[in-house]
Amino acid sequence: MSQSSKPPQSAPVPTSADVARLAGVSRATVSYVLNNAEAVRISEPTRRKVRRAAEELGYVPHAAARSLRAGHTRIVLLPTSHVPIGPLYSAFLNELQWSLRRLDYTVVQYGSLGLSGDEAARAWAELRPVAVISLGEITLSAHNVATLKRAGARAVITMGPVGVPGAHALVLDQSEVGTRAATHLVERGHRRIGVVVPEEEGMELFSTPRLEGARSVAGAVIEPLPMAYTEESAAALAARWPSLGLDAVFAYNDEYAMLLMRALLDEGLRVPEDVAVIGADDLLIGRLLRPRLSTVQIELPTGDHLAELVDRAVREPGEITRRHDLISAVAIRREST
Amino acid sequence: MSQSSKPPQSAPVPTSADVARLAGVSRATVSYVLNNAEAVRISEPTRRKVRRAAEELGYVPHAAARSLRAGHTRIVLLPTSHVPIGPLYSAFLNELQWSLRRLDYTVVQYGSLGLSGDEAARAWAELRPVAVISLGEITLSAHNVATLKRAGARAVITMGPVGVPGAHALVLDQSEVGTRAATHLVERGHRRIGVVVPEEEGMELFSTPRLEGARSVAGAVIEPLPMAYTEESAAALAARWPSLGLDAVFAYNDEYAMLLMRALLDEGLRVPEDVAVIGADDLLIGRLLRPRLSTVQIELPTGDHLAELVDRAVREPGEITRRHDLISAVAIRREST
DNA sequence: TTGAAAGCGATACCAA
DNA sequence: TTGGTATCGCTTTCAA
Repeated sequence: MSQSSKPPQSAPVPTSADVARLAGVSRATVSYVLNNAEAVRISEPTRRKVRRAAEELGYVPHAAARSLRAGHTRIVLLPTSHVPIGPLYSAFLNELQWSLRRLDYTVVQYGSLGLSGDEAARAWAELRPVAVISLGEITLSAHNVATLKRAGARAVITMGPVGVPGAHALVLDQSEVGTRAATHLVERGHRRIGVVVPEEEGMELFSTPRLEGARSVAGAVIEPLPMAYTEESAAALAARWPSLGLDAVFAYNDEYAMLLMRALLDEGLRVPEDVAVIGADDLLIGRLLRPRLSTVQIELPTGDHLAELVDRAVREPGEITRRHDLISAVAIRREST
Repeated sequence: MSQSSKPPQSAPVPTSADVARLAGVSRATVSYVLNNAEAVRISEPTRRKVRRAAEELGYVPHAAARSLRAGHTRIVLLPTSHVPIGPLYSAFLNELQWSLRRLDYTVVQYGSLGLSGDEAARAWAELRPVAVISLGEITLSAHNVATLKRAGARAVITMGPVGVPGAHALVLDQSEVGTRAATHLVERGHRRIGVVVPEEEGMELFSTPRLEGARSVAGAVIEPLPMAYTEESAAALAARWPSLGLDAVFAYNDEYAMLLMRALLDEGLRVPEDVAVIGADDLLIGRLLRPRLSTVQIELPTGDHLAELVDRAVREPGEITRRHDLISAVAIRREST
């Protein structure tokens, strides 16, 4: 919301004053009618006049003016992710938005591509959101959280492997995913386990804890395997597979798993006899390949749940900095392990 | 941005007046310094004082106040889609956002799930965006476009099979995709062609023109096939396949194509001998199945291109209601046809 | 039941 | 070079 340049209004935007003039009443009355003010009684004829005038002019209130006057907004800011999001996460986001709107919040997704934590926090703070839900798209520092709080944010919710001081943390511990995957593989007799680490930027926030989670499993020897989401990269990795001496792989998620499994099969390796493959996120497409892909299924919190948490944080003055464990992960065996 | 409730500020948010007080100057001077006003010369010591004070208080300007004063915003409103978006579209959106930010616009994605066209247009108009880019998430009427324009939107860009009066139309003609797919199949000797129509809500905007495009191809007999994005639905469709008497299918996109092809193979049918399968969107996963999936590749406009179009529409008073054909589609043969 | 007017925060004109 | 001040659109207290 910067200004600088000078696009002049072609036709002036109708204001409440215009409505008042047309209806032959005062601006106060217009406000009362249009906001269904309970505290004050307006005669039915007047109400109708005002509504008709507003209709006729196509009047729409100015959100900025309103929130300036009110001293606060009902904006919940949701940073947009920069990477394609799967159906799972997408459904969660939809539910969250829907629930928040039901609670009378305005959900604004703010694209923060290419912004640092500092820049992003400032840009967000300018909008004076009442809450910010940062699901890992940007890494927020304690200082950033402070900036947002100082700008009136009553809840700053972060989701990630580690809580940020001052923020309401939802410890969605991705390491649990890695732990489940590695445990599953170890239980099935595998020891030397590769863990795919996406080379794409911006995925460290998920890939690092998943790797660490796998590392934490006793009895497993973990080998990180950088790989990009391209057929070439997968083929290259598959080509040097025999030299790696691994008997299983946790491939970050189902998409990378499918890519790698395809390349391994094309290389003449047998799955799961020569190498067991497990993904994560339980995508539908994982069931379409043969052998069917084993996976780690993640239970996201319901959007409703998170929305209510936000709402509570907004209205309660007392800080609820409790940590909520909202993830549960479970390995599902299909045919690739 | 509604208000109603009453969350009282715990600590008051610092304003430019606070900065002025701390720096021992007037608010005007603060504004000049912080906005690097060219028209006015401020001494270096004063500048430093002001900057230090702003820093110390953690001052962040209030976007609402600023745009109220300015009489316009630099907000570009981008309705959020309600369905999971593929990597293709996701990359396009990222590029668009990035390009718009480079042009100094604030990109706000607005979730409009469950809102009618009228409700959505009103809600958007309250934010007084300078431009709206509706890529088909919500069907806008001419009246809705008028509402937005009256609220100061200088560009309303719609993308869909048909232009909306008053809006800048980007005729991204999805029917071309259907045409290419059916043509490809006909050229390879198929006549009786099924066209998968997703049962999921909100996809009509794409699925209908794709179906119609296929229908327009001479020499093809088209059979619409409703199907949901589940294994069960695909299996049910595959089970009654022999009774349909079809020798090819255009499966809406690669994801539905993969699902259906898997089910057809499991049913004992041979692809492409018994039935040819073609998808659309050229997703990477389409190459992982065997046989490899033929597809229709779509060229989306670059985000940069669209961003510049928006920028031009915003600064030019004259309406550019030219229609821009921004799609090109081409069939790619792999192994499934 | 309705109206007049103050004030939210930032900017830019006009004076000093 | 800096400061005072009117203004943007809206809500709400206080009076009438």
